[in-house]
Amino acid sequence: MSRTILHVDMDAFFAAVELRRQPELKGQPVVVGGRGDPTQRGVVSTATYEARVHGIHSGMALRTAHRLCPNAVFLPVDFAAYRAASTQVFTVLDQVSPVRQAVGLDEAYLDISHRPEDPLQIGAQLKADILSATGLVASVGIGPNRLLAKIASDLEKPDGLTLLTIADVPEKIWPLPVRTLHGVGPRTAERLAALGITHIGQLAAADPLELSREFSPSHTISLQQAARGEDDRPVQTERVRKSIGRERTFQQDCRSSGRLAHEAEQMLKEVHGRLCHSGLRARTVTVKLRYRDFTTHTRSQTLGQASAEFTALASSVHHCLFAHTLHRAVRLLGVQLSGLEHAPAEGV
DNA sequence: TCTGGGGTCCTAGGACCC
DNA sequence: TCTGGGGTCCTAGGACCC
Repeated sequence: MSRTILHVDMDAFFAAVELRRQPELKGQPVVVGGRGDPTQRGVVSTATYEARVHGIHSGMALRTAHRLCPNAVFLPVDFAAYRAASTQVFTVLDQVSPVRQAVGLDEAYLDISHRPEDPLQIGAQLKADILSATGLVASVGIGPNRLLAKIASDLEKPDGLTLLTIADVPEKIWPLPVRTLHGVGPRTAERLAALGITHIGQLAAADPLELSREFSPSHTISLQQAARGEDDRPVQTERVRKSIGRERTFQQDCRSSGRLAHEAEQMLKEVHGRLCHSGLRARTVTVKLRYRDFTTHTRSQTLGQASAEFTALASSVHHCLFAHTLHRAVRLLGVQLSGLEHAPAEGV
């Protein structure tokens, strides 16, 4: 049973939405992130390609981005606007295939195995339809699985349209750095480099016994499957939410346990609102603290039964918060609810 | 004053039960 | 006196993704 998977990835999505409403910024380096103030704590969400040539990329501190390109235009993140634009894009995607998996606001996988047309034709038409419906540019990758479709969409960004087959893997995928593989982050790349593996071809050719000295058996297998371009994950049309949370980095590290308790309660109020709105209950409460040195600690408490009662959840939040040793300045505070279940229907 | 905020998945040890 | 496994739940932490 062979599949054809199409991966759509909007180019510099947040920045593109900003340029759509402020066309006079076109051609300038634009950085979207945080509150749009490069003197404050915050990171780059998206930068235009004009900003990227200065070395700016997502995840970078706004201050660093500002240092690299002082002339860049810094804009605050406006999720409501990006959500609205995302809805426009997904409306177009829905016409291509009902088997669709959203990844964040600006990416999606579509299973187009059932469509008889030339996949490249479908991709070209989709890009044109997205542009005419939204004014936004997408890159499209097509492959026999999600892994290769995703890599393909990245190969000719921006405005790319690329098809990869399994036969292309040795020539087109093996020369790429291991970081290209979805699931290989900075830490795994570092551990691979320590084994002399920097490129995907080397990972594919590596001795599994050698690899399993550094990685767990299942991790070893999945890494080498990815390196061979193999992936059998289906396009998942619906996913069940596993947790709801809120976290916040203080502009200045917080040293007051009273303030932490107050902030934690405010966060819980918001999270509790979302919990109730979704008709859910939570069984586990987690409080996360990050310190100045970026060490992060979590404390959790699991209730006897799932609850949507604010007072019960709040008492767990307090319990978790004070199980932490509060003697250091806190950089980030987080409150998370997990073990979610649907609240029983009324009258039962 | 490098490093946000929303998540998912995996691992691993200890408790507890059969 | 010595010594099982398997399964599940809870907790903490790590890696990764957009």
